[in-house]
Amino acid sequence: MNFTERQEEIIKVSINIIAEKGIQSLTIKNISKKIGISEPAIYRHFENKMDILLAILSYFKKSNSIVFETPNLENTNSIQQIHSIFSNHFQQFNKNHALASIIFYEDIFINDKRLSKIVNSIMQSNNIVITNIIEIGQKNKEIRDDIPIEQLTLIIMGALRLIVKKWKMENFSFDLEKEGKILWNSIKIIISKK
Amino acid sequence: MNFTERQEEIIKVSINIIAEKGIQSLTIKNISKKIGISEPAIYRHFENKMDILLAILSYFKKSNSIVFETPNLENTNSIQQIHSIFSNHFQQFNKNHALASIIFYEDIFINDKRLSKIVNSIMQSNNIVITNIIEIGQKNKEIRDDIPIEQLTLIIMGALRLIVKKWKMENFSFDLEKEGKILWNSIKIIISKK
Amino acid sequence: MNFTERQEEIIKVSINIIAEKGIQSLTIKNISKKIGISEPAIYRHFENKMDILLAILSYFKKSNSIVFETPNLENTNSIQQIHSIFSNHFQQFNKNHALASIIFYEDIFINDKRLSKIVNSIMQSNNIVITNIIEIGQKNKEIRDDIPIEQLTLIIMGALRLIVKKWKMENFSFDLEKEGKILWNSIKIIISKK
Amino acid sequence: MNFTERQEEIIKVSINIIAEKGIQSLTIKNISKKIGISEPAIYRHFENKMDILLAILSYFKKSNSIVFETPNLENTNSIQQIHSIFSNHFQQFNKNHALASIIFYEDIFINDKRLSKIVNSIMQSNNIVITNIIEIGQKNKEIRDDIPIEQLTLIIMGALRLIVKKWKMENFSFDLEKEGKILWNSIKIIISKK
DNA sequence: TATGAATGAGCTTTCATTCAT
DNA sequence: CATGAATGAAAGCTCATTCAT
Repeated sequence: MNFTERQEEIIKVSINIIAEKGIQSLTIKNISKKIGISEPAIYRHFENKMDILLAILSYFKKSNSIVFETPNLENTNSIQQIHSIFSNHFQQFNKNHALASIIFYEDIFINDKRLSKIVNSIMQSNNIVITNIIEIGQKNKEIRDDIPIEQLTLIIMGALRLIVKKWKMENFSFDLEKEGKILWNSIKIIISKK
Repeated sequence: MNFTERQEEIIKVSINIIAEKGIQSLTIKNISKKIGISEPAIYRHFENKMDILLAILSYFKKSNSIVFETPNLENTNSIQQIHSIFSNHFQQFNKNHALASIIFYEDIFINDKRLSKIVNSIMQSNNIVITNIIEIGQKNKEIRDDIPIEQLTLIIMGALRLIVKKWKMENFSFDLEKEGKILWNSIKIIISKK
Repeated sequence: MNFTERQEEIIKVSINIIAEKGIQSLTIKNISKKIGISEPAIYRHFENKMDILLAILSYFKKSNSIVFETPNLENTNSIQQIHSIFSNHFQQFNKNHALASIIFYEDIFINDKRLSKIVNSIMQSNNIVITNIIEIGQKNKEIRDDIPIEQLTLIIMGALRLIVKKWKMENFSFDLEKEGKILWNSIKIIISKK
Repeated sequence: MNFTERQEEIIKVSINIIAEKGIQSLTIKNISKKIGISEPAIYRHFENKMDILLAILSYFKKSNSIVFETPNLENTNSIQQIHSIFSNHFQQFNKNHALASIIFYEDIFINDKRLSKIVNSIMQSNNIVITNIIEIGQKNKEIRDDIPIEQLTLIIMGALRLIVKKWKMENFSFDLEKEGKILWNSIKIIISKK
């Protein structure tokens, strides 16, 4: 899980390629061209293409855990915790547009069972984090309890994902953190207990 | 826009391939193998692969308009109209799992500008439909107006998209129409004016 | 087991390449170059390189059975039968130098278990044919019985193989059928019962 | 001709690789992996791959001369001399299975003229040794003279080679020295003058 | 309307080899 | 004496597409 500098470079370049042109463009040639080395040179750093894809997923996992497992989660209330997840996402994506472009496009990895399994597990663990926060929030009377936990999770994550997708489709032309704040305010109103 | 029988077969088979194995597996060979004809035979029905992709998008457009432009929209109130869009979606997807698998995966068409333009336009027009309904709903005091139209649209569409994605990732193992109804009830509570 | 014209052409060209330059030179490029078609064209006729190698072996098997299972075997005595195997070999090889060059070089196929298994089975079945003839010959008092069957088989086949190898190493410069006859006369003297 | 320890290691490992998986598997990578050093390290000891192959052949030459030029040859009679060549072979091969596997597979070196020339010369010089012994043996009335020298040589060497090949193809599962003795007894009976 | 045969371009990967360290 | 990083060339194979039939 600890990558060398070159390996990280390959991972980042690969994510960029997928973000810009789709996985169909993720070829060893394109990766090596973008880095400025020869194709065989890639194989000094990854045994094969599958290993590059696995490395991308492990990179996702890491960047995902940064967002979902922020250290201050325990000290705050549920609403604040979800807020923190929201704004962490937007901060991360603002720093790394390519990541934003593909992190929710799990279907990129559909053509291999090994890959899609990892993708599924990431998605599920995220779900559990949000679900747990909401559950506590409902018990603490912070979050409305007339709507089931699962539905609230779906609504929150669905909106988060869709705004990121729009941002990408509009070529990152709006300020994600600003628009994200507006979205959060709406979500907060909706989920808060009156 | 009017496809022959063979053309429709090719489109459907193509959607199935993408749904099951990703676009990387959408090759002329795979299409022809699944249909049971030779590769050159495909070229009797579509000039080239791009035309197949365009046909898939036009198929999306059609199936999309069925969902978004149901004739009875005008006679009902805003909440009912959105409900109708919801349940139409789920009905359509239940009939056609492959369609459900890829219709929201706009990134499939990212590697070509012509394709991604069409995808964008479909997405935008859907947005406008929902936005218009909500606007009227707010004016009619059916839909809460403490939350901006755009945010409500985002929340509704985000939840709809995410439940379909989950359904697919869980191999269509739950009853989408039933779960969709539960989701809708939650959405209705959230967006309705008190 | 029934090959098309092109398939047979590929098999023969492949045998030639191996005979002239060794298996290391048996590349799809070399095959296609020698035939005068493009590399991908080869794949219309054989799924992959392994299938070409398997086809070569099946060609060996056929040409082997011509030699070992000549129809007139049953009507003659043991010495005549072995003679017939000898001269059939030399006739075949004279017609097809490339075949002579590689048919006894079982090690060509060493790097794959599937291939080496077939090679082994061919070799064993040949052994059995000779062994059976000798056994009958000993019973009929045609062939000397002071030397065990297995040793006689070894001596006969070893000499046959070695003369073919020499012929090849000397670039087919001597008359195999003539030299073969001389060898046979010596073998006959050696194995015949006094 | 005098190799360093590392060079000898490379030669032996190379012979092992060829014996086990064929020349196609004799790559610098495989050699270095089996020794446990890096690929460039090989080039510290041999200028290039060809030099490794030449070294293998010179190793063959040496092990060949041990067998064919045993010091005691001159003191004994012809039959004993051939016997000595026989049993020396089997002893050597019993010590070194890999050597047994490839020493008679001259075709390994077919793809390069320089190599195949050396192979030819080794083979020829062996032939001459046997031929000379037989010639003397015939003059001394030890060896039968109703069969030409060349044919006797062919029969002796052919049997020797074939039993080694069989031993290898049966995964060294029988006792070569024991079976070799049986074969020798038969050969002795056959070639001895009555 | 369909196919068998073919192809140029491109894919992932491996090869022998080099070079700076 | 050894290695990590690199490379041009070539391996086996697949791609979309064409063409004669």
